[in-house]
Amino acid sequence: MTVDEADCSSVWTREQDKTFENALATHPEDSPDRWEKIAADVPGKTLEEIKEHYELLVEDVNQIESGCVPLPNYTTSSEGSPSHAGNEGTGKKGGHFGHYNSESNHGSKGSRSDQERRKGIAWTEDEHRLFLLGLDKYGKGDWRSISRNFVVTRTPTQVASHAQKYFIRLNSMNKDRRRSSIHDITSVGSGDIAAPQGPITGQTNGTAPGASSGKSTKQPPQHPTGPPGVGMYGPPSIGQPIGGGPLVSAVGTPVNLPAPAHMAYGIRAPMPGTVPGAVVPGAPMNMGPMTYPMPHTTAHRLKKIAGIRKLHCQLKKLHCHILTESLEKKKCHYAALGLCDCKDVSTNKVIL
DNA sequence: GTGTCTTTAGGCATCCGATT
DNA sequence: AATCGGATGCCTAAAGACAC
Repeated sequence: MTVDEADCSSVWTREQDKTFENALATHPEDSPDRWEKIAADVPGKTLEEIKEHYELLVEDVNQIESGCVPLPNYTTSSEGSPSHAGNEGTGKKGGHFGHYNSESNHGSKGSRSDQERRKGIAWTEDEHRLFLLGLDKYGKGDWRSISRNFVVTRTPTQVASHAQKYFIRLNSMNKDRRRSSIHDITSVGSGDIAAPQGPITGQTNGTAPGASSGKSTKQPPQHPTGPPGVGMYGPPSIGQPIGGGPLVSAVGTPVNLPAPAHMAYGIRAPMPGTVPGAVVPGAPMNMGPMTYPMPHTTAHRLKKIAGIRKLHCQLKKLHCHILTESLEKKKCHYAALGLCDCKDVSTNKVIL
């Protein structure tokens, strides 16, 4: 991020952006003294800077919403963008909606035919943390809600699959030989792991420097007796509705994030890191109902239409992600598109 | 009863650690 | 350094649940 290298207090670090996004979601628009609260949450930033930053963000969003900025062609080969906005696969029944993942070559082994099964996109640490949050809130089994409100970058199927392996992993904690895994993260707390950001499964990153390299992988699991609350298939605390009280992590580590409201793809609780966080409150979503032609009513036709609708849904989600990207990321995107000057990026001013 | 959606079980590709 | 076996992670198909 070039922004980090720039000078002066107006420069927003990634950390500050994350905090800013968190604060935006924490303090809704109608909250009194909203900007004061947000400014208080973001260290090193004044009230004016907060407001200005927000306006810039809204500007960006407006530009995107108005269609001035084409959707980026995020390629997952870029390890620097683990948010991989293009990962919104349908995950359903053979991926009828085509090549949603087809460009995720995952690097080197490109000799396979097109017919090979998609290799998928590794879960990022942040996604996994969001998953844990969702698991804590909605309990085991409500993958749909977890997907919708927490791990919005994954479909319920993907969440369920991830959970499946996660619990299996948890259940096998007594085994000696285990590689480090994203499933070792059993808490959303920050001190849990020291793994780098981004995909840490090692599948897409290859030799991830932190999580999966070296002999440190032999370290014992963090919860030898099983994490409280996240037992295999049905400990009491998971799977039961959790009240409106403060979130408690699945393994007892307090969660510092606010519980996201039940908003389909609206304002969500953000998550620090690469997974896009809060949708900017107040930003025009411009996602009105789409109309779908329905010329025929044969089953096949309807199926197809349903598929298109779903695809639109996925696109909306994807769009949401773009909206929620941190300012930096957006600017990078703009820069990649040749829509703005990198120098201007460093000043947080996007020139379109 | 039919169609759609969700969840689960299994398969396959890849990666890692141990061994030679 | 090369090889092998096991572990991991994602995807897909099938079964179950639900809505119309």
